[in-house]
Amino acid sequence: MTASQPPRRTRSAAGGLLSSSDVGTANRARVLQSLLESGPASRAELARRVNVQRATLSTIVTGLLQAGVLVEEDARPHAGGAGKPARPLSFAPEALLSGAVAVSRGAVETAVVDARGVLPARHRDHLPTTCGRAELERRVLEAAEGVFAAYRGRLRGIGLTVPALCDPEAGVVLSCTAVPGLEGTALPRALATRFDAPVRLEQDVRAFAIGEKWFGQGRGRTDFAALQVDVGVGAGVMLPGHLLEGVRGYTTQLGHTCIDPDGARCSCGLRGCWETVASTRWLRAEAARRGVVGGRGTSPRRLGARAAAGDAGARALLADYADNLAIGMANLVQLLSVRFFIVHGDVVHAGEDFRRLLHERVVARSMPALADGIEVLFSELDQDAGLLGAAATVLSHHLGDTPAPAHDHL
Amino acid sequence: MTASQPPRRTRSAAGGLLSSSDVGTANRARVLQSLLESGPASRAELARRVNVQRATLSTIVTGLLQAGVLVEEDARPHAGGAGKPARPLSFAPEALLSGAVAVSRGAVETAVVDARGVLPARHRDHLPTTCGRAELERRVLEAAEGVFAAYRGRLRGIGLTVPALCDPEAGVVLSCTAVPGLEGTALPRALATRFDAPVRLEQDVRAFAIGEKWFGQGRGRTDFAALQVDVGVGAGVMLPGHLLEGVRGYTTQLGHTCIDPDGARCSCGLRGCWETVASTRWLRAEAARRGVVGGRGTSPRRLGARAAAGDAGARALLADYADNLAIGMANLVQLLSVRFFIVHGDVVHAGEDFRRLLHERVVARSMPALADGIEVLFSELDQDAGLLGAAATVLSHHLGDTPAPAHDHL
DNA sequence: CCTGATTTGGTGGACTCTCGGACATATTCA
DNA sequence: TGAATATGTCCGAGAGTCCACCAAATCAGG
Repeated sequence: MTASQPPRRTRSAAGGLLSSSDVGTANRARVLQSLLESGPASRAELARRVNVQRATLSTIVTGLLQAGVLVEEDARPHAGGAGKPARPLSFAPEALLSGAVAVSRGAVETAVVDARGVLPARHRDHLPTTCGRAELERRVLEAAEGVFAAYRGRLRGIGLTVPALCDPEAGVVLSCTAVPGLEGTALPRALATRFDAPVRLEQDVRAFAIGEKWFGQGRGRTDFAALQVDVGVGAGVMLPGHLLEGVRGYTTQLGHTCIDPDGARCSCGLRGCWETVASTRWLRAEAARRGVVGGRGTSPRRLGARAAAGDAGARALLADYADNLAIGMANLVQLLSVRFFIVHGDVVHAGEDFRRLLHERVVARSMPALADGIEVLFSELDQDAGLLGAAATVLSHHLGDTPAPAHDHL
Repeated sequence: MTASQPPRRTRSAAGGLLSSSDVGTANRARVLQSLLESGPASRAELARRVNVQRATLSTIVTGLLQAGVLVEEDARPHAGGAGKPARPLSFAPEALLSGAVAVSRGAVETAVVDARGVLPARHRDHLPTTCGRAELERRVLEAAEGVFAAYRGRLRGIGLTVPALCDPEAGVVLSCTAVPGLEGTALPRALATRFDAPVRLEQDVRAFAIGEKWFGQGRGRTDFAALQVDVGVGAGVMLPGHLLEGVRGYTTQLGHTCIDPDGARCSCGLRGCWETVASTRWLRAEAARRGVVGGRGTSPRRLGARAAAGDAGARALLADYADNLAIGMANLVQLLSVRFFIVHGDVVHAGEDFRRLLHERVVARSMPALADGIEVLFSELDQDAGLLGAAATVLSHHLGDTPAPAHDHL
């Protein structure tokens, strides 16, 4: 590898055979992955982690150093035993920059994110839900302009996340009840041309999952589900080596799986969707029906506080809600043996007691052979979940999730 | 590549980085895959299919010819246009032999299968469901001995399929209500040592899916679900590039996802599992309750016949049953955008009218954005589904499903 | 203060692949 | 008979990893 960084071809993108040069990019990605997941390490340490010769790793690393992606820190004060002191490698500041655009009900957030999860620039704009398509696109592009302008040409890609059923390969939003203006939007293409960077469209819940994997509690973990529990419900499921995806890469719609054939009608047109009993809308409607706490104007936070204070009505309502949530979560256990859940959304404000309750109900609704070791956590990414997720989507696409070839020798 | 077939190393199995030689095995596998999926083809045709230089493909093919896996047919009578006539390549008879052992409720089937889906040897034995573990293993090994003895040393692997929740990586049967003697069985190891071949343990429904992909109606299709509808229900879902699998490769248990929180108790201990209303047990019990046709002794075939003859009771019962089945199937549509279903099991005897009914109900229960183009087929593999599936499991593991590296250049 | 054990990082040659272009071959069409 | 077209092969270049050494830095012990 010369110092002049020859423009690397990307044959594999065409879907053809693997070639020797693809091996290079795949392995470079593996190294960066390890660095992301398990933190800085010396060359020798990295070589052990990814199970490769030190020599090989050395050549990979020198390439990345020259490219300015990694930096070499000073030798550390020597850990234990003898030997030449290791020189840890870590990501350079502002390495692997990616743009993040997270559209949600009522707001657009925009940011630039680097490989360490640092956000050197960010912004948040209000977005009226009644916005038409053209108006919405104008606002989003304007917001992006403000944040991305200073980084033009340095973004490896832009992650655009939306609360919708979409086809990430084609970059098409198929159906979106939360922000109607998004349906059929041309934003992916518009962002790509405006900032000359590849754009990855992704569903919000799936982005949460990817974000948790690189920057949150999913770090170093191969499999877990990220749940969004708010006015809608959904899940992004991370399995060993990849994100769960449907045909053509379609995003999953756990919220609209049927859990009660005679249930209430859902906004999607079907009957008995999990969302009808698991969203915070149900919680509010039910509070009103039962005459609990704030009625329709209540919130998970208020209910949690009242339950903690001993309010029997609030406590009963939350117990029922936990059970409702547990139905869909347990279905993931049965279907995919997922045992680790990271919950996002308004519901995390219901408090620790609710988390324990939820955990208990999920265990109770899971097959005995799979119920051991189930964990339910509330996300700690908080405000940044959406943006980090959007950025991680880009990162994940660059780095791939190395597909361990399962072939035997032939 | 010399004629002496040097023993190829299998580094990638260790989980390390990819190396150039891994590229070789992956590409060889790709070629064989294309041959399996799309039938015989000339070198040039293959090169176009897998998107590679003719020269490269030539070297790959000569290796496979020398190894006796492929054979070169005579030049075909010339299709269209000018040019040197192509010489099609196809699998040699008895190429890529694998052993198949399918244990089901009441029977063990054993066979040897080649790459074309031909079964040069097969056998079927009765297997009492009350069998203890030791007795069961003895019977299965004996059956295998009879069929595999003549092929010792020529089997690339043995596929063992069971109606159970299992961990294919570890080769462990975790939970099995249909054939209790299987739980915790040592059969995988026993078969491996006895016949000196790697053994792949797999859940029956997932094997159905793989079998359909290589040898049945799933041929050339990237995504579909194979359903088993019998005294139990389940599904194996094939997605682009891989079979749906849970954490650690655990098999999926669609039959035990909850579709009615207040439903009947299931054999697994939970409540409202899909299986409680979708298995033919429900059909029989409900027939008895309603006093339809043969009551508890009825069958899908008899019900279908009576419905076709105009029996209103049979017709109503089948309609309800179709709707019950549709709930779980539509959940797969919502969750994974699966649109193509291949149904196995006793229910296929209910007839064409029932198939149409089922299709209609699945469409009705699917999200509008995903309901287009849904198809429901009855499997045509029939008697061979189990054995071909078991064999295809081995094949699939050898050939992998080439993981198209999604990385961009780095 | 020197020596050996130990660990880190670098170098050069061998090996395994695919790629790209040039070349021989076989068949059809004018 | 000759041009056009398509198939199959040969050979050198390029990319990457592996392996076996070698140099550098640190620590323990005499």
